[in-house]
Amino acid sequence: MDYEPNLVAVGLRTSSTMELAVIVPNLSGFFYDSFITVLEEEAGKMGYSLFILLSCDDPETEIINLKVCRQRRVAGIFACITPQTTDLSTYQKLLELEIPVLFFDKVPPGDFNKICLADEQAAQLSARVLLESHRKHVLALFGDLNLSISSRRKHSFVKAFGAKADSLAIEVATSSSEAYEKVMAAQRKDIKPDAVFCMSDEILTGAMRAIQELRLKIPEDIAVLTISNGFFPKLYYPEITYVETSARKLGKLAFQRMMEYIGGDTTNKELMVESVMVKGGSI
Amino acid sequence: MDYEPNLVAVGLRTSSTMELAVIVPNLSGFFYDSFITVLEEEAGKMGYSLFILLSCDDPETEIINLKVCRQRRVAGIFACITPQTTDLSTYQKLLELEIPVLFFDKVPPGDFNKICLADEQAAQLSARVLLESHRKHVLALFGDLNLSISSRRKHSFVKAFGAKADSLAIEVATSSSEAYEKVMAAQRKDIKPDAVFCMSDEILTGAMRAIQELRLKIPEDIAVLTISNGFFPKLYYPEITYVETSARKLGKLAFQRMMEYIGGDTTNKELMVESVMVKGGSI
DNA sequence: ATGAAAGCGCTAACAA
DNA sequence: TTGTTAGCGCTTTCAT
Repeated sequence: MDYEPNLVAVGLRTSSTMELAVIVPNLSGFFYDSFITVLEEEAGKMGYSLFILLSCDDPETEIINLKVCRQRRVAGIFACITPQTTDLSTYQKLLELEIPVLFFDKVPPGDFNKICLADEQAAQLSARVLLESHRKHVLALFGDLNLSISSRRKHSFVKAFGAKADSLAIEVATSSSEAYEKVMAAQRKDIKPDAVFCMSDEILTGAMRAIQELRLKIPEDIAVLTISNGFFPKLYYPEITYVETSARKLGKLAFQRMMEYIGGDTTNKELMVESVMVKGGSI
Repeated sequence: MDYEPNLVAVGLRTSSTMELAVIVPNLSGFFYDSFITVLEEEAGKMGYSLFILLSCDDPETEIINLKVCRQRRVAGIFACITPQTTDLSTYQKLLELEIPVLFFDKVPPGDFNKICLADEQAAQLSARVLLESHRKHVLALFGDLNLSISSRRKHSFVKAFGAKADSLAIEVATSSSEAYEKVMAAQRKDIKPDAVFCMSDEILTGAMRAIQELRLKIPEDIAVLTISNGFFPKLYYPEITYVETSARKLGKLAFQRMMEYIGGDTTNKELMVESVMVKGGSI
């Protein structure tokens, strides 16, 4: 016939819904879309379906999303916390109810299961690439230093420059347009940078708008290096050299860890995704 | 206490899961991500949760996704069909089972509920903008003409050019890199285009890579106009003028229609989202 | 081996 | 009003 099992009934009976939830701040192109794509692909193969919940970087929405997860008795939660998340009691509660929570990308301090990008290593690798290019005046742009991702990257980056740190001008840009402004401002100074380092795609897009507007030649007038998921660097000519922080790898690892956890290994682990350099023509 | 209702049990009892599914080809195009973002926001407000299913433009995956929807007894499906989808019987079956199916963006022919972008109007508006710019040689790039979206846009575009169609060079580019090639090729010819029209973001990114490589000045050497959701045009300097096909508006309308349908209005309607021109500095 | 029955947590219908 | 009960569609246990 054309009978199809009712998974709602199965879920009730077996108290296993085969549904996973992912909480992300947004979907808009920089990173989480890739992460979720992998999750959905892997989940589908294993018979799981994926709920998507947006926090919009708002802790209240985050709490509401967690409530939904609980009411729906999801089999597991992939959570990226908001920058303002300090109260982890809702997450604790979920864990007590034996709903697996796997933090990824933006993770809280403390003893939890976490899957992160190797920020220190990515920043260090970036610094090394810049040092080897022998540029004299490097403008380095970092995001909001209140975010641990930014401060960690900056710290490792500066440290890796070591004695050559005097060739470095550090600036903070919390948005694409701020990055644009910083690059424009730097070009109005006496000593103009001959290299710019962007710690994220968002910053890269702003910096590149300025570079296009100033009609600077890459890499002759200015070298460009960024940390990226890999999409934006390919939009420009020449393609921008980047240190890859792969959302896909992060997703693969997160899903794998979730399966392990559901399979019984509920110890807390902190996993990292290492970065590699992808050569373009910008440095 | 801290009792939370079990929505799985509720779903079984009331045969209303309060779960919606959305089937999209991908998340990484700066279009479906916006669409889904709106859907999730609206769904959350109404107590619905959203499953995300990726078809990867593969009809077989599409069928599997529909099976999942059926087994999970979802309350409704937002579906963007693949270019190769011809067999609609699975969708028909779902409708017979009284699971609402709302087609959006890429929709099949026939009597269904559909929410579309006003392709004809967008193409017409684009043509008008180009005509008013009085450019002599317009290179117009369209996607795969097997897709109705491409053929409809092309047809309306050419029609709107009317007698001035001799100033038009039409090319097809089925990918970003093909668009790049077409622009490079056009510049090697005797008569070089002084304007380029891109029917989508994907084509724009390819065309812009060529323009950057050739170091053409926008709009002096070459004018640029695109049809877009609005993200990519802002990456360049000057910002690219575009005819907006808004994924957010599409999402809002789709969700609203879904609620109407679930509320009892199951007649088949075909709704359109009109486009507006957003002025950048590229034409 | 095959079949009957209990029950997952809820809601809706009915009885008191 | 409040309380009881049947049953949504399955899985699992227990009896045949």
